[in-house]
Amino acid sequence: MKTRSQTVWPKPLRTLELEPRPGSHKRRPRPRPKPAGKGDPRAPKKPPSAFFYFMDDFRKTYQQENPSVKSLQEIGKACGEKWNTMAFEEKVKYYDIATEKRAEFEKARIEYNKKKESGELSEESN
DNA sequence: CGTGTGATTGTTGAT
DNA sequence: ATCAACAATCACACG
Repeated sequence: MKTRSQTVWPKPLRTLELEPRPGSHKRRPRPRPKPAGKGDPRAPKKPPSAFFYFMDDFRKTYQQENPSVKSLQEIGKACGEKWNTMAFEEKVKYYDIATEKRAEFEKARIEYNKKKESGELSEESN
């Protein structure tokens, strides 16, 4: 019997209270090569973070109160701002979801790693 | 018709 | 340990 409430971590995450990294300001050189059509059967995608789960719920509420909003950049900022102002307890709820998601993803990652060693070392033979 | 971009933060993977 | 890139949300605009 595992209660999610016990998942209340002493600290949200290492990154949450982590001080601004010294000497590292640029955190987004993002050339986004979107592989349209390239599907990797391996390489399990990263599970949505707690922030995204929150955004999913927040987005719906936001559009209800702001149907005129196009959604995305404005919501993104709104979410981010709200997220930072959110109480830790409220965030834990979403963190908890992400925690379970990570566990599942972790297994997928191990299996992916295993398969890669199994005989997929040379993925360039096709 | 199809895809890339726009900002948000968290999370994971690799060096 | 620390960087770096990617994860979804929608709507529009360009080729």
